[in-house]
Amino acid sequence: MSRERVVNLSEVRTQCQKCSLYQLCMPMGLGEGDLNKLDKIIKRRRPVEKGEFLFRLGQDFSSLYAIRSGSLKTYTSQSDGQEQVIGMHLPGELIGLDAIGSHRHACAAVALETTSVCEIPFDHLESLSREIPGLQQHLFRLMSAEIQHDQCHMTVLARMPVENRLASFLMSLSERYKLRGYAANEFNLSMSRGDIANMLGMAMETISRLLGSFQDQGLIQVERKHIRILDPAGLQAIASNCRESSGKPADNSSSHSA
Amino acid sequence: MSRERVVNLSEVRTQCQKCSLYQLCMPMGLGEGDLNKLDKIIKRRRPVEKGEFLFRLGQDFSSLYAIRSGSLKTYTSQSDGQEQVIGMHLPGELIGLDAIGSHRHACAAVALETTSVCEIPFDHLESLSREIPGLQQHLFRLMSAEIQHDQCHMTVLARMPVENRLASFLMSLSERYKLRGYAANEFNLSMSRGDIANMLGMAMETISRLLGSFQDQGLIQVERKHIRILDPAGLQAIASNCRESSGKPADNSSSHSA
DNA sequence: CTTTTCTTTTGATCCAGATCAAGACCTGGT
DNA sequence: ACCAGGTCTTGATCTGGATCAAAAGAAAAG
Repeated sequence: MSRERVVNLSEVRTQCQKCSLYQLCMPMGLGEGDLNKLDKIIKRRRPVEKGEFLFRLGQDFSSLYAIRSGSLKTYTSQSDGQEQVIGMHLPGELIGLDAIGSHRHACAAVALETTSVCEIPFDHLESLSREIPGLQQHLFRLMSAEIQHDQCHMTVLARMPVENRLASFLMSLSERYKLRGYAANEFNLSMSRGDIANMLGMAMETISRLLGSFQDQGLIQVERKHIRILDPAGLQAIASNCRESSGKPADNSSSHSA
Repeated sequence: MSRERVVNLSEVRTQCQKCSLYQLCMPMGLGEGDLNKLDKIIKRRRPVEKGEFLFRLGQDFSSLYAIRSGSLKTYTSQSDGQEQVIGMHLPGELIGLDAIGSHRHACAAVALETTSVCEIPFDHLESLSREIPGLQQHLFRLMSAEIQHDQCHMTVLARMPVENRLASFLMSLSERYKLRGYAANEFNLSMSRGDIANMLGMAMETISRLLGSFQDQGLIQVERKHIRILDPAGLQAIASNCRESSGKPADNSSSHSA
């Protein structure tokens, strides 16, 4: 039972209960009381402007960040100064998970547009998740999902020709947008061609050519940053990578002939 | 390094308290009581023979596995039937983390040699980690480290020429062996050339040529599966990737060898 | 032991995609 | 509006590594 809803200020302050994304960022069945506890440890901060850092490489880790709106990219810098884009992050996603172990951010996070985030101090979250079993479970699942996603990306980078990589990226974006209630087949790329190319391990020119080629094949329609997917099945066929959420049934596994 | 295959029953019943690896697999400061609780939920099972599956792709997830001795590779299969090697796993490492979220293994794990593991039922581990704060914290860190490691591998695959990838792989192996008390500069590859190539996103022939070339440059000495690193600093210079290790500066154990 | 089979090495060729180059297009600043 | 400094597209060339091919070792089987 909630005893009080202290909304004393003119409340720009969105609460978890009212956030349309909490289903994504903390979707386990938390009671109202638990949600309140969570809400109390979360810090809201002014939006991060385009090009601004949410955190930098090497910075001490203290909080995870849940993206409320906008988008960010994360990237590392190599010894030669080259930057390597690790990922692009949409509303409802949690970033910073990679820094828990080392207490230091292994990548930098930069806003691709004006972006608002919830800052979640990790030590508080950790102790809270001891009190709330569902929260602990959810964190394990989120981290596991991140591992699975990264392994999928590794596979894409290791084995696939460029055409497949781009198709795979587009379909993944489409799925993620859909999941959070946006149109699945029409969206804006917030990353530049250069960043996309970097992330997919190819040259910007190649991205450009492929987008043109996909358009010629009637798979998509491109206009600057705006993408419309005309033939999702066709694109998916090209992507044909590890379906991240696939549930292939397992046969009975006792075939261990010694 | 002598390979011991002595597996008798008393050894199979080794307890966490007596396990030389628990520092790696569960290194937080657990009291004796806590260690006992952990010990109680762990199942020991007969060793997995070379080529046998520990778990298969798509199989229902129920347990994590801590590797006690031996080694395994994990891999996924793509829609075209191609297998993609995800990683090679050494004693002291925990595998299966990627399946927590989906409750289904997204990769298969095969023993590369006779391998013994501790099976840790995850639901028990989860509830135990609610009781033991240090255990919860440790699990978060392990998962985070896995994420960081995977991101590092993504970077290697996306940006590096083959020479760097292989050097990076060898140095990473060296570090991991060192961490668990084996010789850092002399070890056996338990994976075939083909598997290594697959994992690093290149052709087996290229691995073969590069090993030869590294040997010609005096960086390593290769004899079949046995590798001896002669010039760690030189190899590291070629690898020059994201330093995975938390705070440790690279050691220059070999003072000077020309 | 010999034969078969699998793994690795070595050599020769080829091509996907990088790089180089140059022009077109946006976007923001004055 | 104009100009300057990005970002994107398009075309021409080049090359790192894949692929193809075949022999040489190891290991396993008879």
